[in-house]
Amino acid sequence: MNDARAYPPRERRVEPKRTVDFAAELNAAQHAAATHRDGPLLIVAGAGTGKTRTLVYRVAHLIERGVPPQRILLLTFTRRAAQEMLARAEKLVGQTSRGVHGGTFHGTAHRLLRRFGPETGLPGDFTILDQSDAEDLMQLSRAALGLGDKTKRFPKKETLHHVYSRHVNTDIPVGAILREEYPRFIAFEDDFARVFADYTARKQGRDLLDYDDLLLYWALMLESAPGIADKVAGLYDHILVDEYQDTNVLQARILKGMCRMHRNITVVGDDAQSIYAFRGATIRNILDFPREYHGAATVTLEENYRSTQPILDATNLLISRAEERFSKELFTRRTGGEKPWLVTAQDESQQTRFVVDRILELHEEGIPLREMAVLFRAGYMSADLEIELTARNIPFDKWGGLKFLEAAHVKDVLAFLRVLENPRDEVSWYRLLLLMPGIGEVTARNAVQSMADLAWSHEAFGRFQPPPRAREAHAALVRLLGDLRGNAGGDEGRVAREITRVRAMYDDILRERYDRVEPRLSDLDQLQTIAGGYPDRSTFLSAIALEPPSATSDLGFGADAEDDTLILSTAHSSKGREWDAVFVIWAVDGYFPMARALGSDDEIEEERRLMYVAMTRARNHLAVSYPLNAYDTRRGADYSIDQVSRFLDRGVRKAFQKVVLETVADPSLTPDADATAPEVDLRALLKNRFAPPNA
DNA sequence: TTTTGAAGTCTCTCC
DNA sequence: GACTTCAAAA
Repeated sequence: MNDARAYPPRERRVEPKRTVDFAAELNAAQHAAATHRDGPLLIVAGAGTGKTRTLVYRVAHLIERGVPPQRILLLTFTRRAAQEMLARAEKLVGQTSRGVHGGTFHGTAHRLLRRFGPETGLPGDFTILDQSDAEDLMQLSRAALGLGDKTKRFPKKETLHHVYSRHVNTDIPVGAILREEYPRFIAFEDDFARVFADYTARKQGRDLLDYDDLLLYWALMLESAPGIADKVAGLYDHILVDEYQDTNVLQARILKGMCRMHRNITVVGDDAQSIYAFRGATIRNILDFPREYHGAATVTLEENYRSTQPILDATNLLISRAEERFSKELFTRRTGGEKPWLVTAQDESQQTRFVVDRILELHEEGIPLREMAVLFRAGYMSADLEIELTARNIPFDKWGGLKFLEAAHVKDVLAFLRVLENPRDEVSWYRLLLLMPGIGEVTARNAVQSMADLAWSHEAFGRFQPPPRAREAHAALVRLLGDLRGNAGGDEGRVAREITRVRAMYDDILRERYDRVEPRLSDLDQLQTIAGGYPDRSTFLSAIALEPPSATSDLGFGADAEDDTLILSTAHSSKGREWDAVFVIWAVDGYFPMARALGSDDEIEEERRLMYVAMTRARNHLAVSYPLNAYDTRRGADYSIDQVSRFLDRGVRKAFQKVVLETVADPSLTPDADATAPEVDLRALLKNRFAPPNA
């Protein structure tokens, strides 16, 4: 309690929770970081060293010091991380911490742009384009410029968008990106520029913002409008940034602008866990932090509280192979624990059976399912496992992957809501027009053009003269949109009711288009359930773009923390979390690292760090498994399958205990030795069944 | 001009 | 194995 006196007397609080004894509850390094006064602070925190804890205590300490919670901004990588930290802070200092602003960069940008946008020439009611919307719009630009005619091989919309996004997020000139990543398109550099110009103009003319715009406009607001910049930057006295190793140049610019008045910036990161270079993140942000912010204090957290020593030995060894990194050796005071397992399975189904059996075994030993996780490189790699878990009635949540919102039918329904919200939303107009029977590309283009000519007024679509074959569909759509527009009011459940109206039309279209409609209809039911939780359409549409439901439990079916569910997750989505038992499956070269990421040393290094992230999630039990015979349906596989991941080299493998799953001969597959003459000809029976009627 | 059928093209990570 | 793109038919 002595240390408590070192701090100024606390403000009177409405609900004092308890006295936080910072010195007793944190180790020396954590304590130094949490109680750091003002000015820039860099916390280099290895995996499992209490990074989140330190950040939470720092927030608590700031509040105890008298910093008003609403003047603290906590930027995290996922919505989940923000919620978790704020919940933990609340336990420390009580409800006051609810005033802290926490969220992702994009979510925060969105909030600020809605508020300050009108003062900077942005429309107040812009629509957010997700990645595939942005790609679709890029396609419209490409077509409008007449590029991509069959004659020459012009980059696809995905490529165009990737280059654009990379350029915006990294400040690397387009030409340099092309030379680096797409040498075959260097000749098109000028065309890239033209497409990007049209794309930008098109977004602006239609009140559309893509993900990159959210960050870009935030940065520009701070850099080129002193008046607004003062207002925006003046909102916060302290800024804390989690996972700083995964921020990019644009985000660094934003932070610089946000704290230029007070320089009260705390960043936490681990260079060994940098796994978002594909999104423009650069390790340079964390490496250059001390230079960028003169006088920055640096605190390094090296004591690991998470994993047993044998697990730590294995992960330390794994990351020691990395080319370039801050040297830090994690240690723990935890004793005991067994070596992690390296499991060789004969094939995928054996791997699956092993994982499920072992999970049940550990569950028998008293580990709840929610304290176990299965991690993999990419979403689709858990397909077999999901089937088995379902068959065996083991509840699970799957994290990562955006499949639900990316599904065409979900986007279709959202398109209806989006044109209601923003009649200029060209991307959504195309999407829904093309759904209508009798309307194809040409008619859709004409319709959009005629709406643009009428300045996108609400009646514009009604006035459009469709060709005869599209008349019926056009009339139905006009009626539907008119109905929905007339049904004003912001009452609870309104969005869900709108979806009901839309589905009255759309479900039939769905039935026409797909053979298997049930799963798709149930996706739409889920969408409706989610919509029910939002007060109005605009909030719903923004939220769904910025905070996609990341697990089935997010979909509103009451899967609380109470429920005991196993977690399946991509390695990326597992970042920042920990479990008692962790299974890393598909540790096969070509899968982890993925074949696609073998192009450059940098990419391979990122894959290595990703595996490091996955393995360091484990507290007490870690099993890494790889199937020997992965039969590969993909053509032209130029990588060796059925090889253990290159990251698990001889030396690293020494830190594991090997478990080889044997193939057990199945007696039922051996012909019965007693068999004599056939008793019945089964083939003839079957053949007769399909004999032509008059044969 | 729209629709339909068939060949062809990739497969990731996420706000 | 799912989705896009291309070519021919309605």
